[in-house]
Amino acid sequence: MSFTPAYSGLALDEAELRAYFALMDVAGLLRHKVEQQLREAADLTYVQFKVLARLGLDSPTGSLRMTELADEVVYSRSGLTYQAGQMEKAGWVERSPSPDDDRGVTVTITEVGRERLTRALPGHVEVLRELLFTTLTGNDAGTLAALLEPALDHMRALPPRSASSRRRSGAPSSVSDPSAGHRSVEAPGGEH
Amino acid sequence: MSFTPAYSGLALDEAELRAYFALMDVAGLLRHKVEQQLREAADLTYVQFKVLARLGLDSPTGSLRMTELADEVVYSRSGLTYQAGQMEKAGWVERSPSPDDDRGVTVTITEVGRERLTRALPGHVEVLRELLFTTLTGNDAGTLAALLEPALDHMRALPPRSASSRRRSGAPSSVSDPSAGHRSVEAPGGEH
DNA sequence: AGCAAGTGCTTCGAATCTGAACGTTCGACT
DNA sequence: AGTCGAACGTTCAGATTCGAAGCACTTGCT
Repeated sequence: MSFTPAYSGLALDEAELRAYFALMDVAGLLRHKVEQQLREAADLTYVQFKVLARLGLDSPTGSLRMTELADEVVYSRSGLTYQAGQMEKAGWVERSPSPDDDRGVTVTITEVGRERLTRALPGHVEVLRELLFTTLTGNDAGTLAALLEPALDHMRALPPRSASSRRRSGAPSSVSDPSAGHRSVEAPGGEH
Repeated sequence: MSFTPAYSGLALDEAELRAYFALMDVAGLLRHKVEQQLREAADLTYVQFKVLARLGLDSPTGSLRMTELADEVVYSRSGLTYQAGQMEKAGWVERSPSPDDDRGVTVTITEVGRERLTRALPGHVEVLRELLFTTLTGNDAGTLAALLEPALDHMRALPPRSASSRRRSGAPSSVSDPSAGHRSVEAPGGEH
């Protein structure tokens, strides 16, 4: 797969191509395997697991807003609405109007949900060990995280795409900021 | 997200967790963005693009068998059948019985398909540059590929999803061995 | 040859996911 | 107050996905 179709200026070099494909394929395969394990162990979807994990392991209160969840789980809003419905029906979460913002909906994990999460966790970790971390020894995992996290921040900070124009093509290079949180890259120009 | 639910022996360390999440999230976000670009540029799905790319860029003859495609595209067989149908209907590929094996079906890219691929490629590369490779400088891409490709090979080489037992008979788990240390997860048995 | 097991692909039913359109609510600015 | 644009979730229709079951062919064994 060469990706060099006479657009020489744009072409990716060999290492980049391999990194791209390896990244996508590893993630795809891993997700597939993880999904099998989750289904057998606790009848959970990957998405459902991730929602439960965010609520049950990350949040002290065990609750988050829909939008926060959707952003973290990397999903469409409507998809999360669907899953929240399913999970509420199953009794794993509850939905209630957000206290401060009447538009918002707060999702909270239930005891049943926590039990479900606990049931799935050990096997999940085991799959990761066997599939992903068997070949990542020493500090490889740390290196991997160090490479990918800036990319993740960069992607999350980008303009919402809906804008028809790509403004200044200057180098956004904000690589110098390590564990940066979400720097809200607002469009500084006062267009509109 | 700590993943340390009183199953101490199984827990992943911090770096591993971060690597896992970064990997999955980067891949998910990237795929999402790529899919947007592909749709706008050439009305293609990520899967369709990948099929066309494999056929048009990798294969000298422009054709592959269904199973080969399914394995490379990381897809279920039935899913590929569906997509092959869609793409044939659109005139991007053709299906014909394989010459040597009457069970097999050979998929071949058409001129129309090549044109479609060519239309999508430049923007695709551009998205990758902007999103993924902006933060991967120097030989980062090479490092990333070097980390992920062994993992990919490892996953692909694993037992093909035999339902019943996960591991051989005998000791059910080397993971629960407390004295086994954390690191140095050796693959049991000679892995070529 | 004959037969059992395996492979390659498709069909089928059901679940899941997505973007677009919608109805509300919030915020800023008149 | 009144208005406009943005943000939050939901609904809707349609497309995509998967696993299980099924059919046709191949391979291996006797």
